[in-house]
Amino acid sequence: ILNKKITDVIFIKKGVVKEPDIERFKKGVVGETVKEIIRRAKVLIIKFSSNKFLVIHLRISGWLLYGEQTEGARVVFKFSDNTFLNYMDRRLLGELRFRKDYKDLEFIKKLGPEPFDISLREFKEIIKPKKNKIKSLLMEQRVISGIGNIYAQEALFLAGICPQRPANTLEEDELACLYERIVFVLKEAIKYKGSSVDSYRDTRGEKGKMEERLKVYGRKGKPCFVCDKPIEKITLGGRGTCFCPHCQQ
DNA sequence: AATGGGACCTGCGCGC
DNA sequence: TGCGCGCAGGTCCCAT
Repeated sequence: ILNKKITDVIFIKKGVVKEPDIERFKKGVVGETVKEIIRRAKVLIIKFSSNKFLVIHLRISGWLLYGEQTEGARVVFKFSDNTFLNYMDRRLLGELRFRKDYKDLEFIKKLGPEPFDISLREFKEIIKPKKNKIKSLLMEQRVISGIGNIYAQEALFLAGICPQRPANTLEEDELACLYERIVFVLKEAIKYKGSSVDSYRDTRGEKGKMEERLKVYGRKGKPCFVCDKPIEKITLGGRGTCFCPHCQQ
């Protein structure tokens, strides 16, 4: 969609537009040309040639589909070449915003660093002093950003660390291993275009291939790939958490 | 301060 | 077949 000009916006569900009101959102976005695509943690940001921004948070069930106007879309952006960007969102938890800047958004300002942007030393400085359960901590966007429920579980499995361990009980070598596995699993997930656990699709409507590569997520009761013992599922901070009690200490 | 629960929403799969 | 329930990728807010 780079360099394409938006000529219309169709709202099927108005609730996903959080800012400003529908009228001004439409007035603002129509006529804009896409200049740059930015990502910050889990937030997608479209920069226009006016230097204003469309800020998209897909939350749990959102995705973007490019091509024809599609049935089921919640909001549709039409471009001057008669192509469409469909904002899909099954559970309607995602958010669209049109604004002058994105860096001044509260939830952006509060984001901690991304794993890609910090060294092992910095990672240790962030994690070591905390008493939170390590898995919950990894998902804490103010502490470290961009890790969600799937990849927190995956990274901990790969590092052989129990999700319930208080962060301050991790040894030096465990922290080093965890840091490396987080970066690895996120890069893998990007490479394989995500885990289409349910409805997620890429912009061409393709399922992500990372799902096939997941080692613990969604594998409750199935044999661990390493030790063959059954994967267990617990709840941590209200979120389902799969792990291997034998391999993850 | 850390943790748990509920809220926001829709829709799927399961057991009865 | 149909219904109720639990559960789902995220994040915020409130109570304890």
